[in-house]
Formats: sequence, C-alpha cells, structure tokens
Amino acid sequence: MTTQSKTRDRLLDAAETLFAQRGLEGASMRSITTLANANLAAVNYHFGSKEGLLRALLAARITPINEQRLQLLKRLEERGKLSVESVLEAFISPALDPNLRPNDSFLQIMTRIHHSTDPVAVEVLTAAFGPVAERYFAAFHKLLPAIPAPILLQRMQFVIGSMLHSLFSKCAIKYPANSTFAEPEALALDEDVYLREFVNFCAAGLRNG
Amino acid sequence: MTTQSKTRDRLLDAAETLFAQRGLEGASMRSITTLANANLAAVNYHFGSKEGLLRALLAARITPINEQRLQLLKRLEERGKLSVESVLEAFISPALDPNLRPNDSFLQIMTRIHHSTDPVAVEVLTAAFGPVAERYFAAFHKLLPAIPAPILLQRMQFVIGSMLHSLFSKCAIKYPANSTFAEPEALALDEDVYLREFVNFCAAGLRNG
DNA sequence: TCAGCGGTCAAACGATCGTTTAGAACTATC
DNA sequence: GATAGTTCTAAACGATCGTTTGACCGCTGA
Repeated sequence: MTTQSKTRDRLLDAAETLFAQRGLEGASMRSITTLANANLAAVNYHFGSKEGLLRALLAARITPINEQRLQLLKRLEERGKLSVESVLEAFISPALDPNLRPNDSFLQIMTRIHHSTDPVAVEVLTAAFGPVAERYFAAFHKLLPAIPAPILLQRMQFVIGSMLHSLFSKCAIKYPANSTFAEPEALALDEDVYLREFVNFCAAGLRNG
Repeated sequence: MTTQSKTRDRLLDAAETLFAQRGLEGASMRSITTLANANLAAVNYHFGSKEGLLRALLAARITPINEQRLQLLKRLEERGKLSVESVLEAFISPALDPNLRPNDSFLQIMTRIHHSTDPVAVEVLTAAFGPVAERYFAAFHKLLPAIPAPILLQRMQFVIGSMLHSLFSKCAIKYPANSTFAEPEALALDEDVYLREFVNFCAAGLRNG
C-alpha cells in the first residue's frame, strides 16, 4: 500500500486524455489501456470496472480544486477581504492552478460532465460541488443582500456557465481559422487578463444584472 | 417526395429524446428505433446511417433558430433599434421560441454538443453558428467601439456560456433537492423573468466587464 | 527453499454495437 | 388487376464493447 502501482497512474492519465478527447462512452477500455501501455485487464484489476476508473479520476482531480475553493473563501472571510470580485476570483482560480493538476484535458472533462446526464457523473458532481455552491451562494447573498435569492441563484448559473464555457474554449477553439470571427490568436488572452475579464464580467452582471 | 414518411419524423423525435438523455454515443440505434416504434433498419433506410440521422436532426432544429437570430438582428438594424440589450434578446429568444421547436431535449443536445469534440457535431456547429457569431460580433463591436476586439470576443464567450448553461439548467436541475442550495422551485423562474435576467446580466458584463 | 502476494498477461466470454440483405407489404398509376 | 416504386420488416453480418478467467512473473518474509 505504501507504493502505488505506476500502471495505476498511467491509466488515470490515459483515461483523462481519452475521456476528454472522445467522451465517457467513446473512450474504450482498449484505447485507454493501449495508450497507458498496460494490459486490457489492468483497469478491472486496479479500479474494478470502467465506472470505478471514472470515479477515481474525478475524485483525484475535483477534490483538490473544491477544497482549494473552500479554503480560499474561508481565508477571505477571516481577513475581512470579502468582495464580489475577490469571491469570484476565489471561485475560478483553483480551476486554473497547475499545482492542482487541472490541465486542458481535465477542464474539457469538467465542462463535458457538467452538461452530461451520465448517472455517475451527476452523482459525483452533485456530491462534490453541492457544498461549494452552498458556501459561495451564502457569500454572495451576504455581499448582495438586496438581490432576492431566486434571482441571485439564476445569476450564479450565469457565472458558472461563463466559467465552464470560457475554460472549455480556452483549450478547444470553436470557430474555424478561416473565419473572420475569432482567429485562434485572438482568443489566446494572457491568463491574468483572462482572469480579470472573468471577474469583472461576472461582478458587473451579478451587481447590475 | 411530396409526402414525407411518418416513420421518418418519429425517428427524429425519438433520436432527439435519446440523444439528449444518453448522449450521442450512448443512444443506440435499437433504443431509438424501439422508442419510435420502427424497425431497426429504418434509420439506415431514411438517413443512411446513424451519423446521417444526427446530421438531419441538427439541421432540422438548428437552422430555423439561427435564421431567426439573423432575421431579428437585421430587423433591429433596419429600424434603428440597436442596443446591447436588444441584440442580446435577439440572440437568445429564438432558443426559447416553441414555434422553432427547441424543446427541453433539444436544448440539452445543444449544450452537450457545444462542449463535445465529436467531429460531426463540431462540423455542423461551426458551419451553423459561425455566420451568426460573426454578425453578432460585428453588432456588439459597433455598439461598444471602445472595447478592443480580443476583449469583446472573450466577453462574448462569457455570454454564450451563460446562455448554454442556464438553458441547460432550466431543464436539468443540477443540485439535489435536499440541498439548501437551489431547491427545484427556486430555479423555476418565469420565462420572461429569466429572459430579462439573462439580458441584464450579460449587458452589464459586456459594458462594464 | 518455498509459500504468499501484488501485479501482469494472453485469451476467451457473452452482450451489444451499426450495418447489410433479400423479400414482404404497401401505394399510386395506368 | 397488373405494374413500378416506395416503405417496411426479420434475420443475420462482422466488429467492438466491458468483463472474467487462470496461468505466470518477481518479490518478500518465514
């Protein structure tokens, strides 16, 4: 138990890549194990099933991001630095932190499963994001007490949508290069510019929406 | 050629339901034809292949929405009624128009394929939404000339994300009913309230982002 | 030395996938 | 009522899916 199998980690990496590339159903066990240079039976040995592999992957990647989200929010509260902008930054920045390992592939999986109806994905998502959403809703509610709860909830859906889609479009350009709209280089903002844009866009929307 | 087959339409409806419910790969030909009370071979007869069925479905549903988007924008320009708010409304309202047949299932498919990497979905999406995105970008650029193009492009990504995710969450509640956050009834805003919230949120974000 | 164990392997399992085929059933035209 | 063309049907095709099996390897502690 002290030393985890190398194969196990290679399987997680391969699954991350292929789940992002081909979707949860489109990525076959054979394609995953081949990419991981492992035997076909390796997934069932290490994770029990394909579903077990998905659960392990999501847990390994989502948990640290959401813990960071809660920790940053707590820190803001303790230091009396709560503002709409600082809370928004605390919400999105963990998804951009390379130390927490959200690479392009995983960001793609995140957006995909947020709009999926796969039972496992829904179960894991609600369990992982439910507490985070509650705490952040409470924070926004305190900062914007004049906004009725149902309206604020709707605006938070806009915030979440802005985050998911922009994170996705950061790694998967949507419009063809020959289009006069959105040449690739036009979409490639610096990461700090992107973060500032997200925070300001959503702050303005939350307040004056 | 004058009278289209009833079976063809039932297949499109069944495909719409099951593609939304189980995804493009998760919905099998057998499940689709069974739901449509048709023979297994019916899809291949009417559409050539499963891919042909997907293409036909997307074309039948997306085309009228995007034509309406372009027409509404053109009408605003002709009548000199261009504003950030009116353009935003022209952009989202066709997706809510029951006459254009975007029911809950199709809205779910829309969000799903917008974040998918399926080659067919990407091809159809870029072909259908590319011109719309260009025209609306030009309109926003004219209304907000002080905002640099790359920044405006990023903000339009936020707008698109807000639209996709909120349309999706309108039909597929994301958080469990036992959560203090987001009880189902709390998310069920009137459609006109929802439209006003979307327009105001995005308008504030676009201007002051 | 050898029994035990975590890990890997090739091979096969039954199930399901999308597609094809040949012919039956229908509809409209003469 | 015979004919031609469209629509539907049952059955089977090969391919691929996720999973299981039992043998095998290298290491460790007794």
